[in-house]
Amino acid sequence: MNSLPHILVVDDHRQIRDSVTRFLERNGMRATAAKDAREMEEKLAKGHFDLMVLDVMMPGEDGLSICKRLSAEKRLPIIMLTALGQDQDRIVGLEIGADDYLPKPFNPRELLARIKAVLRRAPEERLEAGPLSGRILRFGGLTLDTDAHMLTDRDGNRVQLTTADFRLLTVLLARPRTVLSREQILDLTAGRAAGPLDRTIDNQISRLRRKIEMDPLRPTLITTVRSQGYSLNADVEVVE
Amino acid sequence: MNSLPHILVVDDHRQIRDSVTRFLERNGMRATAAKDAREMEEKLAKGHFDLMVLDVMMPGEDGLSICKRLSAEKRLPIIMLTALGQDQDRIVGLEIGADDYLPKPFNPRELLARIKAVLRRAPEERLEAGPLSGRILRFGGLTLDTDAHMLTDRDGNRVQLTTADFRLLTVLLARPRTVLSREQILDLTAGRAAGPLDRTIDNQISRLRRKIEMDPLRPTLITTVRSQGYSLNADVEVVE
DNA sequence: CCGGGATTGTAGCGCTTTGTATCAGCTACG
DNA sequence: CGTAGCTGATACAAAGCGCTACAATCCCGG
Repeated sequence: MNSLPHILVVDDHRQIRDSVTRFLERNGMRATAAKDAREMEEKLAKGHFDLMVLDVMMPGEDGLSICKRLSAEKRLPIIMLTALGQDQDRIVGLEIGADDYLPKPFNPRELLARIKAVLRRAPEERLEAGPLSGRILRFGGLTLDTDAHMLTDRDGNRVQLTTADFRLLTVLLARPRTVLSREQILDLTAGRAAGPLDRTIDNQISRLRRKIEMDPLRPTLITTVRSQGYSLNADVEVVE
Repeated sequence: MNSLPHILVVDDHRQIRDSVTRFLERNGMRATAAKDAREMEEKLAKGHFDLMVLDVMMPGEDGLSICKRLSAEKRLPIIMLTALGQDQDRIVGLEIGADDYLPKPFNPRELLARIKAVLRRAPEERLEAGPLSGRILRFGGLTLDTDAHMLTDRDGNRVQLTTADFRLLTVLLARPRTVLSREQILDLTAGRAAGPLDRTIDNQISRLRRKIEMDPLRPTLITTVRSQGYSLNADVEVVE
């Protein structure tokens, strides 16, 4: 994080929005407000945010729904606000993908402390789908043109990737040297959950290996971690 | 044998310790208990943990102090428990380096949800992403390519290691000339606790020796320390 | 709207890897 | 020497995974 952390505050109550953003700004953060889902999307599309504070009860698309949707695709930490102080609701908020939860009425200083806590454990910014697009990446001797979905191998041969190949590779490249479970990969590439006997990812990996491994029978780039998942074993360099 | 997240529960009340660990274990986690700071240090030194649940009010060194100390050096997510429900104390807990906070009395399900939320944010940094990854190591005349999981012996012969071989070897290489108990090794390689008649590690060692010892019948690299465990007898040099 | 090729999901076989049981040998210690 | 506790090795069964074949689906030009 080069500059101040940028927080997006989404709440339909003008007074809360304003007081929260002002409080955050007085305490070393940058804050932007949005009054509903539509405005939130607008701001999200325009700028970069490090964390979102989201009210559960809102007209239009409500907080829980937004949270579920966002935590599936984006990688933006979310803290939920709600008037419901019951355990049940708090649990739902967390299980749905929020990173933390704060019942109203809350002490602004506690919100600040929780924001800091979440930011502290937010992984350092990695290459994501966004920053990755339109770039040329080099890894393990191969070069990937993310615009053309085209791969160039060590000998300069060009390999055409299918969309599935490409998405899988992108997901792996965004998290080098990290073991990703099949469930995780399926979620990130296809956006769906795995069935009990789902071998889809095994298959995709197998197909991708045939295209990028020097010896597909003894893979080194994409290694299998038994009963855990797969991981990309290479350093990724952004060329352009 | 999925490697479950391992939680360390530190609380001086026996009843809370027991009920929490039991609850976590019934819900897909592995839990270990410690009754004070000393016992905590002991467990931390021996095994791998993904998260710690820490009581604030304890005799001896109290939770806040422990938390402050640990969050400075280690990178272990911490959730604090406390009987104080006041805002002030909650803030102190978070600002001091805890990743979350839960006032007693708490709903176990909420603790579980919060643990999951914190774990989701915490990138799993096990061996894969450890300091040894992406390196070439030399020890006792052998060379290990940690990317390819490939070993080259004195004569240049290449030996393919299975993932279990590799993880075991990595654990040993990270702590050369140190006696590791079977329990410790099992925790570090597979992330699980040993059963009473567990000979898994004996077996793994036996298999690994066949691949790396010059004379597997008279092992010199990996030596047995009777009724203690095993140790790697070589200097490890990072080549690249 | 249709047809054909490319791509992607599903099923299943068979190999490899790994955990458990068991036995036999070894060591320490009387 | 004899015994008890460890350890090493072998055998076996279960689980995980790679790969092939095939079915379903997508894509795109006509």
